[in-house]
Amino acid sequence: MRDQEGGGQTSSWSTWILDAIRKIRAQKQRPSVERICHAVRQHHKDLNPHEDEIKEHLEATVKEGIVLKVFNKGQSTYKDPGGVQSRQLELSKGADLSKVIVKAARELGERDGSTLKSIEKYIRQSHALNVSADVDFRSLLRISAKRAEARGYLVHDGRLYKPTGRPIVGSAPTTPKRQSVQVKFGTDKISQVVGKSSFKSRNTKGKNF
DNA sequence: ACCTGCGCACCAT
DNA sequence: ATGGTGCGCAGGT
Repeated sequence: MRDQEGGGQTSSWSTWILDAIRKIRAQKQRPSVERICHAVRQHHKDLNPHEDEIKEHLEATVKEGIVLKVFNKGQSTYKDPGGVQSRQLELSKGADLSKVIVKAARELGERDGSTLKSIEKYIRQSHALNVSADVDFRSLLRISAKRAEARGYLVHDGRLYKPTGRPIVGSAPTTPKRQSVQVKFGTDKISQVVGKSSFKSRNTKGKNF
């Protein structure tokens, strides 16, 4: 009932924005606020909507969970939840959501951290939850957050939770059995690795954070 | 000038 | 290994 008119149809805007996002993605580009505004304006030249208006609607759709806002590499990217919805979350009795929580906190990208509330919302929006009958998502979150803190993946200041820079080393079977280190050819120089490629620069995460 | 397309390096899983 | 992402650039309109 409140989505029809009253200053603008929310559903139309949702569609326009979602379309813009899909279009941009199809071009392999980042659906940033700028691009989205541009794409929407272009598709509705007749209405000539002002950027600020589009931004408002964009934020609104994010609040409604129609669009997912993900912070990544210093910028926000907007996504169509449906296009990412392949992530199923099994919420059984003792489920451990610490990793999901940390990821959510990171992707929310709030400078001062996020409340468990927004983390919960974010997770609901970005996953297909399969809640087992008598399991309370909230409690599960609380417990898991605590666990994440205990493991040093998360820190909290008041009600705000923030991911610590370096976690999630859980049980990654990353080469469980590292072996065979061919030290045999240390003849002259080990320098120079012809063939493979790059050791690129180590930029990315440094920065203020 | 603006738009579309895409190779491929990057990154998380 | 695998799959999603988006920079940087080429090519089209």
